[in-house]
Amino acid sequence: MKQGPAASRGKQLHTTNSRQADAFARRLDRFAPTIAEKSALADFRSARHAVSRRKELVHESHSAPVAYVLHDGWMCSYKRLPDGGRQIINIQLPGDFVGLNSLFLQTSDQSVEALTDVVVSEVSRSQMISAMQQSPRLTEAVLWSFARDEAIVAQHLVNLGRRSALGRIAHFLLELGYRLNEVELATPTRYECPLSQQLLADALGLTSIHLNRVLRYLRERELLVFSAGRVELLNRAALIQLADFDPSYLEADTR
Amino acid sequence: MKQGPAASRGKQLHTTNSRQADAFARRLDRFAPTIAEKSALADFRSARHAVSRRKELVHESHSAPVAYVLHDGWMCSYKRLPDGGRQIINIQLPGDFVGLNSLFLQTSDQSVEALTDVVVSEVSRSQMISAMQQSPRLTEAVLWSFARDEAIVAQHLVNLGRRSALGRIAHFLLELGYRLNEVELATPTRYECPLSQQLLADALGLTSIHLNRVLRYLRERELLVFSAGRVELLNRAALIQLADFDPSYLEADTR
DNA sequence: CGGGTGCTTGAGCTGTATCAACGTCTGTGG
DNA sequence: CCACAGACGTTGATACAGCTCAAGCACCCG
Repeated sequence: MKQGPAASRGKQLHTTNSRQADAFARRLDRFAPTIAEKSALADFRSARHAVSRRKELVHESHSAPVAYVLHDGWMCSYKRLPDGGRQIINIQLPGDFVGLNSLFLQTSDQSVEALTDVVVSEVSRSQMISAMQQSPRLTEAVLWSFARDEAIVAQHLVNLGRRSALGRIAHFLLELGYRLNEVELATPTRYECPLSQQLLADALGLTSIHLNRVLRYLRERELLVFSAGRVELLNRAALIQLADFDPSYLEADTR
Repeated sequence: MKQGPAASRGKQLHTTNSRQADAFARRLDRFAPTIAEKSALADFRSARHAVSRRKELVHESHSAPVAYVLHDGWMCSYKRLPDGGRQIINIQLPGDFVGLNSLFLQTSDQSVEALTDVVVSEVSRSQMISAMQQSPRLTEAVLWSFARDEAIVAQHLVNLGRRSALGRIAHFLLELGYRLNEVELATPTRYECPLSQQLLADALGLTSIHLNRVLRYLRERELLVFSAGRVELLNRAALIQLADFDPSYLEADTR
């Protein structure tokens, strides 16, 4: 079977149109109806710069109190282990904050890496705090981001602790699809996915070898295809059941 | 070998002296030096009430936008799976917030249960937000709590994804000891631990049977003893190496 | 005294890891 | 334009950590 041109994946996502470039704005604007609030958010969007694929933005245990807004491309946060392995904690997609934690912990205990070429803007702790002083709604918006990040990580914890490789993979890929759909980068059955099998394995606590076998199984049963930098959900209903997927943990409470 | 009287463990911790009862205050006071700030925090401490062991405080998917400050006793948050199993996300100790997330997500997607008899006070979303409006330092204090919670969960994720049962257990019990020591409920080599083996197993993504065997191994090597509601770290240095334990992810950045 | 809860141990099985080899595509430099 | 190096993906053989099923024990509480 043909495999995707891995080295070119970064570029696929980098050629983004303006619709996607404001994922962050669209996501948080509903929390910020007034002019003043909008301008505070605009600060978060200024000073964009590009970072190229493979670059480490925050190095583990090198205390760097800075976070980012990710405008375009994919990133991930992870921890390395003494035996050389690594565990990916979370994948960040356009519109997400990156490294919010590291603003408040002594050591930003996670590393962050660009998985594709990427566009980000920096956010400092003081920017963050002063935006929150300005309006309760912005406070809510930021707390929601924190809560959602934790909910995602908690869900991954359940995946690793209590689900088989099969269920994990299905759950993870459904979650990615759902999150990409929120920022209009996915259809219900398909999305571009620049992750290598090794990377997916690092996220799911598996060997890339075993991951490969389970992906084959999923393909043969015509449940999903992960190939050529693209994910196709052939039988969404069956996958959802297999993975026990319920996206409500991703949604904000907007009361 | 003798096992601890499980049913009486709840009471052990409940007979708490006043020193421990202000774990929350001591922990957050350093963020709140002024009178006004202290009084805002005092709100979080008022209206205490007791909850007895085994009681579920927040039920999964039953949207209850309320969080708690845990003053005394142990709690845990977890998710149930369709096959009846469960995964514990985090253990809450005196001084911790409980269910901060559920204030901002549509469904409090986790359940929360009292592991011992417990004393808590409720915190509403509006209380939270208005305290944060009042002072940047309180904002920092709350954000730090969020960040720390996520750091703990991320660390557990690494445990489940990439460490052997042995390493996981050692890491988890060292972390508990460290956190208890922060609120003066542990000495460097010993602490009271009301968790059953089944519960520990649910936290670590293991079977209680396998957990039991590894605990025996740890006991036979004279590394640690988990028994009779108490944990004794017999050879802390060896455990730290075994678990690759580095507590810096638990510490606040107080710049 | 009887039943529940938690702990312990054994025997056998299975999901996932490890080790090893090979294929395929991409980008690079002669 | 070809040769090569380097990622990434695929497959097979084998080993082992951790699971399942099953049984029994110790203690507590009603």
